[in-house]
Formats: sequence, structure tokens, C-alpha cells
Amino acid sequence: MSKELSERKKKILHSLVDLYIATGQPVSSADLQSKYLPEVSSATIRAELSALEALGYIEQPHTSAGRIPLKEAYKFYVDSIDGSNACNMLTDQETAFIRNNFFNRLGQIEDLSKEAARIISDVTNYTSFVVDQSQDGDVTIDEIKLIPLKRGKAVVLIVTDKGMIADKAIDVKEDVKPEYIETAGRVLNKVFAGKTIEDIKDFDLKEIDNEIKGFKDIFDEVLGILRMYISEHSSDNVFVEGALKMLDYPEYQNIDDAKQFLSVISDKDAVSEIILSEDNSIEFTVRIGKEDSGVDKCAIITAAYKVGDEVQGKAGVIGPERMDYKKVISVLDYVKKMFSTVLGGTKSLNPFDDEE
Amino acid sequence: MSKELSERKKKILHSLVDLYIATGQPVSSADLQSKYLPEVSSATIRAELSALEALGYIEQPHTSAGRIPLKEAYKFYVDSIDGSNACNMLTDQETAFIRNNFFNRLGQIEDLSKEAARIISDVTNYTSFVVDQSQDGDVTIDEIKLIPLKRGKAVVLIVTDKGMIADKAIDVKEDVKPEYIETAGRVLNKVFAGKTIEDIKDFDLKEIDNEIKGFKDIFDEVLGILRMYISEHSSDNVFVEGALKMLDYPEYQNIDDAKQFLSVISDKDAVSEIILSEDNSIEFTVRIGKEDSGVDKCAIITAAYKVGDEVQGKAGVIGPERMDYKKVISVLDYVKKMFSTVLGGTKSLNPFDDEE
DNA sequence: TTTTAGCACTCTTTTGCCCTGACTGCTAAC
DNA sequence: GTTAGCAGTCAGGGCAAAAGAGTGCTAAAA
Repeated sequence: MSKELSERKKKILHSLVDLYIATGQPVSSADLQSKYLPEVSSATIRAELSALEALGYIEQPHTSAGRIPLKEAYKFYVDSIDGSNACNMLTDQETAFIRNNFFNRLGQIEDLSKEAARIISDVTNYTSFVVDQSQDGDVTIDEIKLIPLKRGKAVVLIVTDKGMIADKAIDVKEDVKPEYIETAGRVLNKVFAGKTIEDIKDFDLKEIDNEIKGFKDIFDEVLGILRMYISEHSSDNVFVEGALKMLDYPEYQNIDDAKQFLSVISDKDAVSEIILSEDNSIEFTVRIGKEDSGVDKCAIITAAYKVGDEVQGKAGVIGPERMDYKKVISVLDYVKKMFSTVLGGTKSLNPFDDEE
Repeated sequence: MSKELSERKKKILHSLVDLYIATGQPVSSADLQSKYLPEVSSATIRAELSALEALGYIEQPHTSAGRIPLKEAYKFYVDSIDGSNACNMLTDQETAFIRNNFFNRLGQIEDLSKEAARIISDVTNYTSFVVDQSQDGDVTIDEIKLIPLKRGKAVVLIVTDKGMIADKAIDVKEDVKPEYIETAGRVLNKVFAGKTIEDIKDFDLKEIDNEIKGFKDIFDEVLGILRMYISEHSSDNVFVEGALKMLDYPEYQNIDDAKQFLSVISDKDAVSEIILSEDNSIEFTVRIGKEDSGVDKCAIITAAYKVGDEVQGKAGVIGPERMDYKKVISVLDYVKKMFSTVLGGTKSLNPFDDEE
């Protein structure tokens, strides 16, 4: 599979994928000849196609049909454009569209990710996703506030370096002695401040028995809130847009396949798993036909966006194998730049990141 | 259309819909005769069917086919079961399932609605929805807290009688004089406490110019948060479950119809509009083939659940016209009861509702 | 040795046709 | 008013022929 192809074979293979992406139909030798290689005859191309078929790049659906690309062919095709310079397929309108929408909304990182997913999906017309990893793992609790309200209630406010958790009121059984609440707040702070979310996961109550004493009930509630937060928000950073667009492509005209696709794509955990299983260190990954994920028959292109050297998240597109790779890569590349500008620039989107 | 049908016509029509719901195939006179009306001949039934066709209840897909029900027939069918006593189609397992799941999770009303939607969809195998109206309109602001944090930030905490809004931190431009924040908090409370969300919508800053003075920036932020909340959370009370289940039914094997359905059903505003356009005062509504909503070809059954006389929300099912109406109505009825029990019972789910 | 033209061959897709099965509507008798 | 019987209609399946699309092979040309 690795032996170097002749220039002509390369050209033929590339052309074939191009045509197939454009039409979705098996490509015949005559098509290739007339549209890409008028200098040789179709018979010659046939001979080359035979060779390429033997090498495992392409196949015929049946004897009297043209050829369609196999995964190897797509990989070859993608390699040939990935590093290349020909990677600005975007029209001025498109870049303007991206740019405008990107700076349109200023909000938290969630908004931005969601917006980015929408833009990508709109421009490419494929299903897109964005996974925000900037908050993964190292969320540290800054400060816990216990705020008394009217009617014997209190609110727990948990401030982290990345944002804030405010939860439902908790009951304060005692008849609301302000000092009690205040002391409880102080103890909570003492115990939790500086801890990370990871630390909380396997937090053992017994460790700090001596300090809690009368605050055990409040303490339990806070721990419950934190744990609830962790479990509920684990998939909050996954955004999928344009899931229904896949149904426009002939590959997904079969209702069962469509249903299968939609059920995978609307499960954020599944999406997250698919995306994050990619190598973090690579800027672009293209995976064609991932088995055992429920979305075989698909190609997935992912781009990692970074600030400095740190990966902040991933954005990508999922579409049919026969996909406009050039355009998708162009769009993702552009969005990557936007992300870097916005996130790395002077204007932080996260109100808790400003200083230090 | 209104003239009273003969008893035999009624029986035939009802049987026909029954059979059609069960099989999905056009129903022939022989089928009806052998399964429902052995006392008369198929020829007689044919004559009756002819008459029913003339009356607009049924039609033939083509001359040599059986009859299929039209909307009028479904309406007739539904009327005949709605008020009837035969409305407990549920097996013991099913009621147990509903019961268990209902009391399984205790949380806020959001959780409950979502859970209810899931249960309904699971038991009926149709797409379900729940719209929670309990928080509509009359949400009153109880109290506003302005809480200073470290690093020149503060949090606005808005407590309403129905819950809480906690938003991102706001910047406090001045070098954090605690008294400043405290005073600001007091002013905010004075202005907003007791107001409803509706009041805020068309709130005019100028009204209270004299009091704000130096707090204008904070004031603006709070107002912004409130408005944002109103717009963002307007569709938070719509829950749809099992949208993909519709794709299992032969009516939606066509990919375009499926796409159309999914795009409507995943737009919460659209769903909300469809549901809430129903008459509030009726316990059950059944609408078959609503035009101009994007979900024609569907039947929608809605039940309003109440506490006392007050409608708390609506739950329902959307499925093909050929739907197991009896079962759906049974399920909705049961869930309605569950809702009333839980919401009206001693145990309030909303932590802010306890007293008074 | 490589390329090309030409032709036979293969396989899918479309078309037309006929036949069967499933109903109905009509009519004449009960 | 009801029924049995029969003729008529139409969709759908099966089958065969025809059309179309491409290839592989071979022999000749470059």
C-alpha cells in the first residue's frame, strides 16, 4: 500500500476522488479522460484504474460500472490537500460571513463554541460539532459563599476560577441564626477553597470530621451540589449543529441509516467520545469510516484550536465520506484562526480569566 | 357532516378505524365482516362503506382497494373513546413503570417535566412533549443580592418566588468599596423587589432616575441580565422526548417528511406554539392533521395537567394519524393524575414554594 | 515498451407485458 | 332491506427483452 505511485496514477486517483465527491456517481474512464486527462486515451486510463484497483485504492460496485474511491483513496486525497497551499477555498462572502458572526456575539465561552458550531455548519452544509476543553480537569474552587435568604432558605454559591456554580436553595433547619450561617460559610471555605473539581470527586467526609460537627447537613448539601454539577455538566461542553443536514445527502436517504446517525449524534457523550479519541497533538485529523462508532459511512474532520500551545477545544465536521474536504478544511482553518484571535487576544471571554 | 349516523354505520366506522390502526392497511369489507360483523354480509357492509365514503369519513386509495379513514373518521373514533369508561388500556407493568419512574427522581419542576416526557414516550413509543406553564407570567422578584467576590468582581443573585437566577459575574469598576456594593444592593432591591418578570420587559430606566445616580452601570447590567434571562429561558420549559421514534412508523419512511418533522420538533418555539395554541380549558385535545404547522400527517394529543383549577402545563404525544389513541389517552390520563398528586400533594418540588 | 482503437462481453436499469389477487359496485333474487 | 354472485378495475409481482454504461482484452500503431 505504501509504494510510491507514479505521477500519472496520482493525478488519476486525485481526479477520480474529485469527480466522485462532486457527483457521487461511480467514475468511468471516459469521464476522467474528458474532464481531467484529455492527453491520454480512456484505454490508458482503464489500465491505470485496473492497477489502482489492484493496489486497493478503488473498486467497482459491479463489473460494468465505473470506479468508486475506497478509504485509502480518500486518505491519499486528503493528504494531498492537507499541507498544501491550495487551502483557501473560501469566497470573500464566506470569510466575511464567518468573521461577522464570530465577533457578533460576545458572551461566555459556551456561547462562542455554540456560535462557532453554527457557523461551521452553515458554511459547509455539513453537521458540525465543537467540544470545549478549556474547562476540563483543572477547575479550582476559589471561594464558597453561603447566602441567607428570606424564609429560612440559603443559597450556596460556588465560585471557581473558570466560572460559577449557583444552585438551588437549601433549607436551613435552625431558625436562621445569621452567625450560624456565617460560620458555616467560613468552614466551607476553609475546606473547599483551592480544591479542584477532580479532588471533590473522591472526597472523603471523614477526613475533616473534627471541623464540621454541627454543619454536617449543610456540608452534605454542598457536596451533593458539587457532585451533581460534575455529573450533569460533564457533557455541557459539546455542541452539535446542523444534525439534520446529513439527511440531505444521498448516503443517508435510507431511513434506518439516518436514524442511526441521528441517535448517535444527539448523544453528547457519544459525540464527545468520538471527537476526543483523536490525537490531541495534531492540528487536523481526518478519519474516514470509523468503525464501531455508530457513524461508519462518515468522515470526520477535526481541528484542535489552541491558545499558545494549549489545546482549548476541538471543532469539526462530520459528513459523508464523499465530502468537500478542501472546503471543510478551509473553513476549519479559518475558524481556528478566529478562535485563537478571540481567545488569545486582549479580550477574554471568560469573566474570571481577566487578571493574572 | 353532522347528521347522526345509524348505529350500524357507527359500528362499521369504529371497527374500520380500529383495524386500520392495528394493521396500517386499507380495510376491506370482507375483513370487517369476518372480524367485527359476522351477522351481516360483506355486501351489506360494502353498501354502508359506500355511504360513509359519500359522507366524507373514508376513502379508497384506488378503486380496487379497501378503505382508509380520513380525518373525520379519526375524529369520530376519538370522540367515541374520549369520554368513555374504556380508558384504562394500561397493563399493570405499565402503570408500575410510570409510577416508579415518576417518584424516582425528586428535583425541580424542570426535572419532573423532562422525566414525564421520557416516561410518556417510553410507554407509548411515540414522540412526546411536556410544556411547563407553571412559571409563566407571574414570576415575581423576591429579592436581589449583590455579592462581592475576590478580584473586583461581584455576582448578582436574583431570587424569585419560583426559583433563582444567578448570572455571570459583573465587573465592579471602582476599587471595591464594600459599602458601595452594599448600597447598590439596597437600591436594586428597592427598585426591583415585588416586580414581576413581565414588568421588567418594558421597564423604563427614566422612571427611577433620581435613585440610581452613581449605580447606573450596575443597574444596567442587572437589567441586561434580566432581559437576557427572559429571552433565553422563554423556551426552557419545553421538553421533547423520543423525536426519533417517529421514524419507526411507515408514515415517516420518506426521508423528506422525516426531516421536515424533525426540524419542526427540534425547534422548541415551534413546538411550544403548536401545543399552547390548544384550548386551555379542555382536559384532552386531539388534533388530527393540523395544517400549516409543518406537522400535518400527524395527530397530536394533549392533556392539560392542573393543580386545583389552575393549569400547570401540558403533556402530549405526537404521532402518526394512525395512532393507538386509546393507549395514548390512557397514558396521558395516568400521567395527569401523577402530576396532580406530586404537584398538589404535601411535597412541593419547588424549594421556593414551601411556605405560605 | 507504451499507447491506442475497436470490439466483445458483462452487468444494471428500464421498460413493457401479462398474470394474479384483492376489492368493489352492480344486479337480480330472496 | 339484505344477500349471493359476477363482472370490472386496479396495484403489484414476475419475467423477458432492450437499452445503456463500462470494462477488459487484443492487435495494431507509435
